Amino acid sequence: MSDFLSTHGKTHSCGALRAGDIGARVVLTGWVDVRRDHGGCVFIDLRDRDGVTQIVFDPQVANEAHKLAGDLRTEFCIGVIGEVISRGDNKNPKMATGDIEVQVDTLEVFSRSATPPFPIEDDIDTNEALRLTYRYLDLRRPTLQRNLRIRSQAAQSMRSYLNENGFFEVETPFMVKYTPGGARNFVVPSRVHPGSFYALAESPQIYKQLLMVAGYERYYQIVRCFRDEDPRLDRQPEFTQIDLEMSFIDELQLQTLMEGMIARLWRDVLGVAIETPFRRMTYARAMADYGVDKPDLRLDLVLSDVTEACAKSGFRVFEGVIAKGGIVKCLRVPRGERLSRAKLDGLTPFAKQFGVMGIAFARVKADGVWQAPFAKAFDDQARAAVNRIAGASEGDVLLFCAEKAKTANTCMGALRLHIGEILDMIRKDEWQFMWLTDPPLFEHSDEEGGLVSAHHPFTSPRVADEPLLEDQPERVLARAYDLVLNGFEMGGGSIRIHRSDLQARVFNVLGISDKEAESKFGFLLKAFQYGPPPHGGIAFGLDRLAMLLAGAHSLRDVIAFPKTQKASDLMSDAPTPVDREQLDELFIQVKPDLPNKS
RNA sequence: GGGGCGGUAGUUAAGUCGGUUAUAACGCCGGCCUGUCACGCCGGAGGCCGCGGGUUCGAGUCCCGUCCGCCCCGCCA
Repeated sequence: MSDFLSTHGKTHSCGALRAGDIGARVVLTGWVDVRRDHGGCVFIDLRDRDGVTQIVFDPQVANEAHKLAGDLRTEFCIGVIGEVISRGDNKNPKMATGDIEVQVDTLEVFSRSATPPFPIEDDIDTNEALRLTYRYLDLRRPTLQRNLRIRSQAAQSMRSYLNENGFFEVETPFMVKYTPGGARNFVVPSRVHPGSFYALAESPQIYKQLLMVAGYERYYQIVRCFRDEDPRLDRQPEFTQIDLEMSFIDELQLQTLMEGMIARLWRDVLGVAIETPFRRMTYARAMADYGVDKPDLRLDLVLSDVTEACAKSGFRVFEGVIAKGGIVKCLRVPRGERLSRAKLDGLTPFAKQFGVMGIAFARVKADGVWQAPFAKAFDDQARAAVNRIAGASEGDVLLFCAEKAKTANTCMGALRLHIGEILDMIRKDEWQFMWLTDPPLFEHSDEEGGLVSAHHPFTSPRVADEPLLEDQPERVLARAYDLVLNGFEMGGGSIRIHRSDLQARVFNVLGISDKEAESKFGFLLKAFQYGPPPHGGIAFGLDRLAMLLAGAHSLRDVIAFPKTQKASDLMSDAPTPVDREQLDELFIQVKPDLPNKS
């Protein structure tokens, strides 16, 4: 290899050259995207992270370079020197650089490439597993390069905003004390302390609160968090948060500041003006109208609870569910003729994945009469009541789900989106931000039987609800809030408890004894004996923000090296067993009856 | 832990009721071609049908198991 790069520095990116550059002598570097060899001229589309430029090898201009160019293949990494010339009558309006081409006289092949296992182009329908195995090739695709650029811009935008608003960035430990409860932790064995483990932080929660105690007042961190739960389309075992905490604020002040950050983010990255303040919606309202705590407001369909109206409807299926404490949820779909019988029948398999028996449906005819398999069994007055609650009128289709409240809400919330999708009712061009407020402080746990924190045990109850803590804890609402965008939870946070008497009462409700509290969070409680300020915070999912900003459909499309749904890395093959010697050093024994890993 | 879908050439897919030599497109290799940009033309190579068992005279196809990927439920304080 010659000293090509030392002699000739790269002058332009492959997306830069325009008609105004004609006549310039340029040096380009990049990868061979496409080769078109005409026997005479050889055309190469040269690609780098900024775009594609056509370069041409003309034997009459540079015979040596032309001969070399005949051996070029897809994904060879090359550098070229040549003159920018006009394409004359052969302009390509589809390319940003389509007015010009570079007539090459010197070609340097930096490295050859094996034939890639899949084409490096957008909109290819390639097996996800193959793409992840060759992630570095997948990352060459323009869309992924654009996505990661957006992600970088997003982080930059938020950093700037927070810096300008008096926050400063502090790093907190990844290797932290193991505290069971909440998300499963990844654990890290300690060699120095055999038999003991660190946990990888699921969030910097406790540390950022300690920074408030320490008087730092406004902290932020763009930080990796780890949770050993099953990944999803919008969930990865390691993910990145914009984590922040503030002292001497209330929820409105914090939310207002965050709205500024988000509006700035959308302006910086997309050039889009976002209206503030954002809409507020209580948790109770969201669950009632949308069945989820992250409603997608780009879709106008709403659910209604028709349990009471159905309780004495004469329809045994509904009555039976209600008698067992279940609810009946109804979705009204206007212009129901769009839902053919075939489409309606298709809803049942969709619904079954949520563990429901099925979806009942009724077409609303003149005078509110129903056309439905169960119409005869349904009391007239009950039907009128359902129609009124759901706001039904002639031409609508009503969809019903009778189940336990949680199941019915999950199913109908998803069904609402599904209907919106198949009837193309979701306004895809909108950014529907909202704050979800006033969630319950506690929820029932099936596993532990009693109450657990809905958020985390340091979340403050609403002041007005404090008297209910001991007697009606399930009615206590939290000073917590989620930022929701287009049906995704973008972030969540709360005002924290800073009074130890209140903290003790919350632990008491949770059934956490003094001893247990001491062993789990003793260092935080001790810190709170030394003048903790009132404080609160929030954390945003950078991956999810980037996903929506980029218009990507999966978190994997905005993470450079993501993991699969089984949390493995197909490229490196992690996780893998480790050497016997290392395990011995850690005093760890692997159970002999592990399922085989091929 | 559970449900659904998928795995056939390098890639994306087709493969009927179980039946002869497993198709196609793109890619790849060779040749030709003075302006292409989805270049074109001619020729060629390429297969453990995910893996293991079973049924059968015969399995890509049917059955059981298993691995991997995707989507979802549970889970995600």
